[in-house]
Amino acid sequence: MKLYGMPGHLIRRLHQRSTHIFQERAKEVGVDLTSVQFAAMDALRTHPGIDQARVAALIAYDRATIGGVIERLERKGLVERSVSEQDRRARVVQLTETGRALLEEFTPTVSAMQEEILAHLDESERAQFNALLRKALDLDAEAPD
Amino acid sequence: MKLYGMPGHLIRRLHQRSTHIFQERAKEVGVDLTSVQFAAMDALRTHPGIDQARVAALIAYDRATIGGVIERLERKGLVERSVSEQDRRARVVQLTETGRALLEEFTPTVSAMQEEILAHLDESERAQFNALLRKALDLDAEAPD
DNA sequence: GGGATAAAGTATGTATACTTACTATCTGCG
DNA sequence: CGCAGATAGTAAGTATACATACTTTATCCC
Repeated sequence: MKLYGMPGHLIRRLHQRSTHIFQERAKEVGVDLTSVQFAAMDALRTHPGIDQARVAALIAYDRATIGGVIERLERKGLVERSVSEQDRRARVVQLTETGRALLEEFTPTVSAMQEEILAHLDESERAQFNALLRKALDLDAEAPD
Repeated sequence: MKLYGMPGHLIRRLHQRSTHIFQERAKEVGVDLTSVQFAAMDALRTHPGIDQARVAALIAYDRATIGGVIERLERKGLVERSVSEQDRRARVVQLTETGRALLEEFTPTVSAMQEEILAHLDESERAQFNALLRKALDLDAEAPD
């Protein structure tokens, strides 16, 4: 019995395929972003003015990792950080104009990618797979933020 | 539209859940192995005497990463490396007795884990999800090694 | 049989990921 | 009010991941 043919391992491989496609398409259109950086920026777009902890919660990261992600986005001039006035521990993160523009320009590419990741599935299977993914993660149960 | 609700992102989260469960269960039974290290060892069990490149191919890794994984397994005394006699570039990797014993002891735990990863799905859904995973990765098309 | 080419491995650099520990701050409660 | 516990962030350490470049060794082909 090959254990590397089991769900845990297959999920890893699909994740690998997913990030690989992201890097390739991003490079093609000349965008220097990882999928994680993109997810963080997208969370900032839909939730302006949140702090790092909330970004982490939205995209399911731990605090330590998100710190580095935001730091790299800041270095690229795509986001800005400032100490929250309500809570001096918290750092409020905001997209810069550059960041917003890049995000808007790049979003269609990322949308298109989603189909490519599951290219071996037909449309009905993709829908099914997505529904199962959401259910496996118990997403429809939690607050839709 | 929240892009972090799309397949690419959901796959990442499920992968995260998967590795998290692995770490937790491994710790519970006192086994110091990551899911990747386990996958490598399992590949070595089913394919004795292969070199690093073949391990990488079997579990879909790149050479650079597998080098580190094997190195850590070697440091723990679970595998041994030796220069191949057929090809002096290649390093043949083998499970040690300790490694084989640990693998055998730990395998049932890993098997049980697979269900837990998809705990929110019922049995029929899990089967369906698995089939879609395999299809998305085009696994049944390639040689089953 | 010797050079072009390819393959195995390592090294380096960057980017996740997560744990634990530490600092700074905030909040709740007596 | 005052402090115990919780929270935001950073730091340090380990382990993936992958690209690129470099070394060593095989192989292919003329």
